[in-house]
Amino acid sequence: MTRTEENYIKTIFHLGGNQSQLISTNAIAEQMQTKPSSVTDMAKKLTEKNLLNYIRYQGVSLTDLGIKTALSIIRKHRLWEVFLVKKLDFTWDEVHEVAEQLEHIKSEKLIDKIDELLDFPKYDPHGDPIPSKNGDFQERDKQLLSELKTGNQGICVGVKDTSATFLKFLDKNNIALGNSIQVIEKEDFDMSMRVKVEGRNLQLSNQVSTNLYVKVLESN
Amino acid sequence: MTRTEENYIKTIFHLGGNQSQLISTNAIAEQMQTKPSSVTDMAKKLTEKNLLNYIRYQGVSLTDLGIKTALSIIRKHRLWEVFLVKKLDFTWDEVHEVAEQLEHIKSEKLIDKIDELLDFPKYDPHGDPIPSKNGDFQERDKQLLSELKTGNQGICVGVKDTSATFLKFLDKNNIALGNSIQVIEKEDFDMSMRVKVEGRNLQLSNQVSTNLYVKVLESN
DNA sequence: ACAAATTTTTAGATTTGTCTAAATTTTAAT
DNA sequence: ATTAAAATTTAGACAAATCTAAAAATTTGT
Ligand SMILES: [Mn+2]
Ligand SMILES: [Mn+2]
Ligand SMILES: [Mn+2]
Ligand SMILES: [Mn+2]
Repeated sequence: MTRTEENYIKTIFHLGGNQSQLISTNAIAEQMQTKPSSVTDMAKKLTEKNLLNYIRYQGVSLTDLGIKTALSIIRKHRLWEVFLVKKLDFTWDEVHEVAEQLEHIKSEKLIDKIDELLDFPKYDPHGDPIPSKNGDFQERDKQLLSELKTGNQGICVGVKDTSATFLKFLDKNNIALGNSIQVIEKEDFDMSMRVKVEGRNLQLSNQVSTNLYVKVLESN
Repeated sequence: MTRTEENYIKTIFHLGGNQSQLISTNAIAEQMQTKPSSVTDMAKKLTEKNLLNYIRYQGVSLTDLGIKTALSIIRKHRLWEVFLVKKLDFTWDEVHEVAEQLEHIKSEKLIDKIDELLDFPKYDPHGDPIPSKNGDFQERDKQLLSELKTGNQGICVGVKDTSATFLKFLDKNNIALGNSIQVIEKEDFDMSMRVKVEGRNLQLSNQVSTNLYVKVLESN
């Protein structure tokens, strides 16, 4: 598999192509910063290789082999992200770009050894689950902060927006994964909320609360 | 720079293109498992990019920029090899293939952090020197074992042949870099020699002694 | 139901790196 | 100094991945 092919497979997976749901060439083209006509060409090629199901004018979905392939690439990506943060002191906003390259290194032994070195982590620095060697993984029980009711308490467990700007914003406000968070008050006017993060009071906009995942603690 | 361009530059360096000596397109083609006509095309392109000096029908040499580029790639290659051996328990015959891929990862921060994690190693697992961040490196004072006189004593410091078969042969005979070695007797007939490695007696063929580098200990 | 808007595909061209076969230049041999 | 052999370059073609512009199919609005 070429690097380009791998990137197509990964993108289709992230767009939901595993749920046997059809993904449009337009959606793929937008995500990959390319043109729909290029996607059509690649769709045919990957169908030929039994990685995609492709119905003309309808879209594509991943075959079982395609899903397996996607999970393998995602596993590598997320393990490398953990490695960069835990072993090389990268910050969580720096790792994605480098992991985009490292995920294409072809060596089963390499990634298994990295996994072992990291003591088989379950989640990457952004809270996303890491597929195991055989491809299974459990999505964490989580909700967007914006969905919590006043008074609810939880733990920050992930981010939806993984852009460097958002991650740096969280850093600046001392919000990190693992932190406790409680909703003090919700403002109807702009959907902002006042919260307590590890005891500190903060006012968070709707744009923040709709991009931060929380695991709610059952309060009684 | 593309991965292919980087591989050309690296190959030309290894063929001696730094000594302002001209390297033939044939030699490059053989080394890279490609055709001389392909090399000619690439030579023109890399000359355009100011990485090579190219004289038609004569050959190519590296410019200063080309040498700088080559050293940067070699630095990455060798650091990754050390990483694989020291941190992930790869054997020295397994690392080259993976390092061929890892050397093309583009991130200055990544390789500098790997360097730091390894505590700034001076040599790779095969005894080859690792260029520093600014490109300078000292070739070690070494000789081929075959050049030693009877009675001479030394330390194994490197290999000329880095093929997996040779490296595994050395493993099987418990010869490792850092081991002491003394020439007991040289056989005129087939140029083989009897040696003592860390106290053990071994008979080594000429093919072995012409591929093992030794640092001679001044014996008085 | 049918025209208009949108989406998707096809056709043909481009870039990168490669190849084969033919032409050119250099080197070696007499 | 010619000629033969070897090395090197040129010309033309090809596969991969991409693009633009035009054609075809689908979806939407009334
Ligand atoms: Mn990422
Ligand atoms: Mn991530
Ligand atoms: Mn190597
Ligand atoms: Mn090496």
